[in-house]
Amino acid sequence: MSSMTIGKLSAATGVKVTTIRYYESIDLLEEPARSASGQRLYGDAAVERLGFIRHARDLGFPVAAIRELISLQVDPGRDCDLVDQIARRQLGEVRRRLTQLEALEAELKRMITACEGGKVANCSVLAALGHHEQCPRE
Amino acid sequence: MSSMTIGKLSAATGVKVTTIRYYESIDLLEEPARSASGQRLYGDAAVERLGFIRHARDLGFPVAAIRELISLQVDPGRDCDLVDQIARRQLGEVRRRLTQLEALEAELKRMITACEGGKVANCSVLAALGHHEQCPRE
DNA sequence: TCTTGCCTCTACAGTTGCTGTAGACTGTAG
DNA sequence: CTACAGTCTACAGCAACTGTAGAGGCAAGA
Repeated sequence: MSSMTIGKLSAATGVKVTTIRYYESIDLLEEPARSASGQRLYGDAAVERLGFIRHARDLGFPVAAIRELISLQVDPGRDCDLVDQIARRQLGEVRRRLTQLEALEAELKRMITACEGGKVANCSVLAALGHHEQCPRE
Repeated sequence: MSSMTIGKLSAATGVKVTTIRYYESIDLLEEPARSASGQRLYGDAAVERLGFIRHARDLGFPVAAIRELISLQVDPGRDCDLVDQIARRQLGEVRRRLTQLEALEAELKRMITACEGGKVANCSVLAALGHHEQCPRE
């Protein structure tokens, strides 16, 4: 199967058809060959490339970073310091978001356990949202 | 003190001027009074309301949920089951993102420790991104 | 062969939650 | 009086897609 339509590529990689065309439009994927009737035809290299992109996106790398990584891949003689840097930057970003989310989880949990039914008038969730400076435990 | 311009409100709540106007445009904030020359004038209630919105946004509540919460606040006689529901939904969402991020952190860490300098040609980060099927993920 | 029904094409609008810009007016301190 | 910061409206742009319309393509069944 050295040549497949966009639908097959989509099935092979788990990336939606529209998203594949979008990636092409932002030059993340290069323009594929076309059939006589104008349909896109992809080879195995496209599966590789798109799988790479998808994995990186799943890891939260922004498209700009992926573009950088691809350009590094194209030139394999260079040191991989830059690759390392990009990955570390991404790890930092992930950790930052983790810390933030953990705080949110704690506060939401506290808010919910404090809300034991009753009327909106004295709902602790709304109270907590209103008064950020303290935690109204009452 | 009971009347302030948009800049003061911004300073008082930490929400940017443009964002305040945006909230007004999507009917999250009601239209304020205006001075003779057309400048927005806010009272203390606006500080409260905007503080509430800001805190909820910080907690990751989508605007739609905040709109719901506000409409509940306006009608304090109702049961707070719905408030509770919204908060629980949000907690679920936060936990889902937490789990995902933890997996990402683990994989990035693994990728980075495996990368010990050298050339791009054998960089383990790029390899890890390329060979997605071998990555213990999700 | 015709028809059915999914696949693909292009082009463009919509999504979420803002941010930035242009060009004009207003309010205030020195 | 003159700077200069603040405010006004209206619209464009950002990320990273998703969805839509309307047209044409392709393989299999009746």
